[in-house]
Amino acid sequence: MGPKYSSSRENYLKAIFHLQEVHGTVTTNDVASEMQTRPASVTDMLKKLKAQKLLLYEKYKGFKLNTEGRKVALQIIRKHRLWEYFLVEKLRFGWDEVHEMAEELEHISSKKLIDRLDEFLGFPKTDPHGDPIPDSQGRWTLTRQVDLLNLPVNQQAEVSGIGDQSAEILELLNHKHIALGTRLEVKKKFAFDNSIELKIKNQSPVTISEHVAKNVFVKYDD
Amino acid sequence: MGPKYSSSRENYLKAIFHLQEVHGTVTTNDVASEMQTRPASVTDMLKKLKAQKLLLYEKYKGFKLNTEGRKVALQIIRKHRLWEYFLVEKLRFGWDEVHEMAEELEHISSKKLIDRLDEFLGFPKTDPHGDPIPDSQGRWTLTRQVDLLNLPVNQQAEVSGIGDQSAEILELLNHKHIALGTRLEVKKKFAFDNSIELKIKNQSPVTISEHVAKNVFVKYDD
DNA sequence: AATAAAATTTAGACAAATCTAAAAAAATAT
DNA sequence: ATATTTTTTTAGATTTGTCTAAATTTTATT
Ligand SMILES: [Mn+2]
Ligand SMILES: [Mn+2]
Ligand SMILES: [Mn+2]
Ligand SMILES: [Mn+2]
Repeated sequence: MGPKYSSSRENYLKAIFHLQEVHGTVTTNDVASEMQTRPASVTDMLKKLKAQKLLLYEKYKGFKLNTEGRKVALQIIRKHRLWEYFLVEKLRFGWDEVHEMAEELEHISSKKLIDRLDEFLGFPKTDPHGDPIPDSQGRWTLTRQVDLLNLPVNQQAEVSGIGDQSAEILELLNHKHIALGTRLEVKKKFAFDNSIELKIKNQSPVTISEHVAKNVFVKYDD
Repeated sequence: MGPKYSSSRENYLKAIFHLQEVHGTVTTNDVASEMQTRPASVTDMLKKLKAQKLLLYEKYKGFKLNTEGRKVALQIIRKHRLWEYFLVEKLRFGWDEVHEMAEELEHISSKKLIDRLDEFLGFPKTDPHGDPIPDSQGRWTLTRQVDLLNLPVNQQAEVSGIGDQSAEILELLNHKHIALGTRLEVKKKFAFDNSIELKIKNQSPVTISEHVAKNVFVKYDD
């Protein structure tokens, strides 16, 4: 048994899925620029995806995935993110160098393989970029993990991980009463040095440097 | 950067490599039957591989890979076998269920990825079927494998690979306590039906048919 | 050596995915 | 409401990999 859909079709499904998350409906030009291809090529593919009953599409109106299309897209996203997690956590790649490799690995067809990989990795909830990983049934927890530099101001969040595990950073965090599970929010970001002012309930505000902020990961529901 | 060669070209290179290991040169029909395709398709591909300077080929004479072609083929074989090792050792698949998945994974292009995987796996020397894994430079340990029909009588040897990987032969070998790594020697060869009597240390002698003997490969120092 | 059989290649077709250039439709500006 | 611009689709080509059927070359047999 080969793959059900070609890599190309899978890439289109994924791109359309991401675009329709933002606006409800998607346009030909959106997809063309997202995928670095030509509008005419997108139209060609739209017809094929519609014929395969993955897409709601009427020409000149916009389009979006139907239930089946979303289901397929979510499985590809699941594969992409699990492979990224594998590359970072097991093969020690940097989070900034795994995307291209995952772009290929996401097209490996075996569902059993990806479920075993998920298990091997300990069922991670988010990929190395903090994006949620859908589970085997295509459901996902709407919790995003980001470092403190990328946490929106005034967004309540919970500390879920520390990047650098050195004694030095742990001493510093301990002193500022920041630990796993601590609930906090960012009150201010200073452009001058990218330092950040935090508020923890029942405490006076504390300031941390960019270097520290980059190493504190938090999760929040959106 | 995408892959240098298409999956299809890579599959041809691999098939030609394996076939030329046996006879020095390869024929169109050999490749067609090995790859379950048509002789005409093979000829089409031969022209492309020749144009890409991976193949020594003159029409109606046979053909074989040149140095560059062998180099590329070895890298694909390396990937195939490392992924098989990963699937068995890390994801706990059976050795009889990994081939199809590796057939896809071998086309993932990143060399850095496969070298990191190699390291992660502890630089294994053989895949789950006992076949050698070429190293990063495409070298492999030259363990000359012979099948049991060709193992000299009274020569101690170690089981290093199984040719046919059907569930049926594996069941039979399992019952006779023959597995990868088993040390054994041939005590007698019967000319009547080419059956063979084997001795495994601390066990009573066992007899296997010609058909089985042809599919059990061993290595030995001479 | 001539003929038959087998292997290999060529010719011509097709599907998938892409492109350019032109046409058609929709959106925007006057 | 018209005219202009932008977006989208169509028409026709190209590349890659595959196929069937026919032609050609090689090999084996009489
Ligand atoms: Mn992809
Ligand atoms: Mn990611
Ligand atoms: Mn393959
Ligand atoms: Mn193998």
